[in-house]
Amino acid sequence: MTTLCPSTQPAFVQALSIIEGKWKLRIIYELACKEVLRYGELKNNVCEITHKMLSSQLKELEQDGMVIRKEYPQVPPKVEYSLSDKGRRFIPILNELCSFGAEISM
Amino acid sequence: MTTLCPSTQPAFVQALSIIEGKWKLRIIYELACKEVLRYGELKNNVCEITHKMLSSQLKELEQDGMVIRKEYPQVPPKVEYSLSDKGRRFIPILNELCSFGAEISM
DNA sequence: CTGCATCCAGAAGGATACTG
DNA sequence: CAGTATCCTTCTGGATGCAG
Repeated sequence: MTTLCPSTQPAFVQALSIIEGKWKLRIIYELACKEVLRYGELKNNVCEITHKMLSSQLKELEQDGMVIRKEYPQVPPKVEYSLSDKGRRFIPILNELCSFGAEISM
Repeated sequence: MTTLCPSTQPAFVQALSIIEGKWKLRIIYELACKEVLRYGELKNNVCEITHKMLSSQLKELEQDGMVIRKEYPQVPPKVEYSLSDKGRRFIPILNELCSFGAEISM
């Protein structure tokens, strides 16, 4: 495949709207690797991300239906995040990105 | 495929470093559709992008080896942009993004 | 532990003018 | 036509502190 069909543009823009945001792809990647992660684990795994960005980006991903937030009524609180079905449909893109990254590193 | 191998992270981060920037994916997408575009055509196709953003993002893509800039010594000037070999290796990712966008629109 | 509120620096973005 | 430069406004992102 060397070109794209221009008619795909609406779908493309739609997809972009979900991953726009500096940290979205990193968060989705981590959840794709580990399936379920607590808030603090995400914070540690996504290096350099700040508190504020993690919570705001997670909230957007949740609103977009990409991520599922499961809260346990405990003290201290425990919240687990995982990819939704929709979020898992994104995994092939992550695989392609990894392949691309590996190719250009050689 | 339901999970990712964590060892892919370096490649993943490498790939992200190239597409970070609000307009990079849009620009690459247009060049993947049309193969060759003049500066003004890109400006028209990537809706909403400003003069300033287009030139700066194109310069970064060129420095990253994703895009080839061909300048014709004419008056008035003519400059054509196209994807490099490296840039064309990115096309599978665009296809996956389009598929994803199409799926979630249904 | 998880998440929100606040303040602030820096980046993004718009408009305009200028050059070869 | 294809940029660069400048000024200004808006908004994103970072640091910190507070709360349940």
